[in-house]
Amino acid sequence: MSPKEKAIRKSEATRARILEAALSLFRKRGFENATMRDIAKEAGVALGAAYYYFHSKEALVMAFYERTQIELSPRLEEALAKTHGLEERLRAMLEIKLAYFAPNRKLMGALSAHIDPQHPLSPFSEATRAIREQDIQLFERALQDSKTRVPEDLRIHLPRLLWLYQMGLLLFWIYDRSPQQKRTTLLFSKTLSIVVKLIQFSGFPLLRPVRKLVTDLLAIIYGEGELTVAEETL
Amino acid sequence: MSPKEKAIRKSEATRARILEAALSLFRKRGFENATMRDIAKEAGVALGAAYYYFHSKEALVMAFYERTQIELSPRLEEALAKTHGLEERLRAMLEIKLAYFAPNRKLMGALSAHIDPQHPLSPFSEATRAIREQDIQLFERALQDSKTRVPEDLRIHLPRLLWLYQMGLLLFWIYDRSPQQKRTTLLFSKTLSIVVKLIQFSGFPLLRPVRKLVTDLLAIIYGEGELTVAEETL
DNA sequence: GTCTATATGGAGATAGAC
DNA sequence: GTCTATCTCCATATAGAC
Repeated sequence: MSPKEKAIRKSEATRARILEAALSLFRKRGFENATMRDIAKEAGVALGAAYYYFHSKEALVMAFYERTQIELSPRLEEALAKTHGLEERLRAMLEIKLAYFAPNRKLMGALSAHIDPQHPLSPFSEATRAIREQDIQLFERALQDSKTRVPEDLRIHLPRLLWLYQMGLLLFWIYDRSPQQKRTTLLFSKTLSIVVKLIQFSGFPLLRPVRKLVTDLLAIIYGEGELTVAEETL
Repeated sequence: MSPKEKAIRKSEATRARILEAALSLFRKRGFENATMRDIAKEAGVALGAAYYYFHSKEALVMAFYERTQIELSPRLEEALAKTHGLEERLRAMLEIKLAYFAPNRKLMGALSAHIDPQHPLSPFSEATRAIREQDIQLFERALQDSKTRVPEDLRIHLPRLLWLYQMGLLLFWIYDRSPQQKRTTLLFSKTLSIVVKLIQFSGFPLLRPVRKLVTDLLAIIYGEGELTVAEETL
């Protein structure tokens, strides 16, 4: 190993140590109450060193997001490979995520404070777009290979809708103070079967107006750029 | 006027001036970026004086909440007296609120960061309970005198549901970057008629399972204290 | 009771030596 | 790449004048 490679190794180890210390403290005290000083001390480096690796406290959170994505991806892929029905798949996906996030629930509480799509740390922000899109794609795959038939007009939006459903559940879970977050489990089991049934029945001609409503609402909520004339005069 | 009364008058004026300055700065820069120093300076008092009247920065926000309630109440009462149909009433109520909050949209953006029901400033917190309950009561009144028939099992929950619907719309409005928040207007007009229709049809025997579902979900979400055995083994 | 002036302690961040 | 020393800014506290 060249000296240069050795240096890279060392710096990566330091970086990892700092991130680890930060996450440990975030978990224990939440984001706001963990100071950069504490983090540096916990990692055994000087304050300046922590800032050398992570330009800001927020950067630590972004690193956490990215690591989450990297660690979760293979587990979710595996779950998709092993399961087939839509309901079974969605359940597996959410169970994996909840299990993974469980030790970080306190941290996520601090993060979910950022609902504002303008805020970089928000799950709806531009900065987290890549992560979000990748996550939505997993829902698309969950739909694709499952035998569930979905009408064209709804299919485009469904992955995003399922992602929103997931985010709602996660938000509820974060603030669920019942023992072992039992309430979330209940809410999930009660809603999941309904969500799946709704999707399965969505092709029925009778439900066409409902589909129309959903796609209209999504156009209003997500529609980017200008509003159409028709919408403006509504 | 006795000297004592005069003193009270003066202190109230100072208090009002500080609150006014705070709100003005909150509006301009948002909650986080307005400092107590700025507020004191804007009000023409020393920093200590600001803390004499408001024990903390948060106390200023609570005062804003309370003032909002006091100023909005009569306008909402008046709207209820003038209108009759449920749809008409809900529209009037929300229009009044949106118009009232419009100048404070930026401030509300900073505040809506507090979703955590444990956080005092959260609209779901214990500290804001009185305000929230009063607001929910207005929805109850909107339902009561309107001729809309609502089945027993749903009636208990409906005011709270409508309040949640309102909060959802407000949250969307806060982050709605379309010109004049046109998207919110659209979303409101599109959803309101559906909400009202759903309520009107809720008595149909066919919709009984849907009602059951809604009340079950609310029990999970709002249920306080222990979960029942039935729920735990579900 | 009302208010000014000043102090405290801690935060995020950075410059520049090593 | 890493550290020490230091900066700036803030919410909040307090002592004591009026």
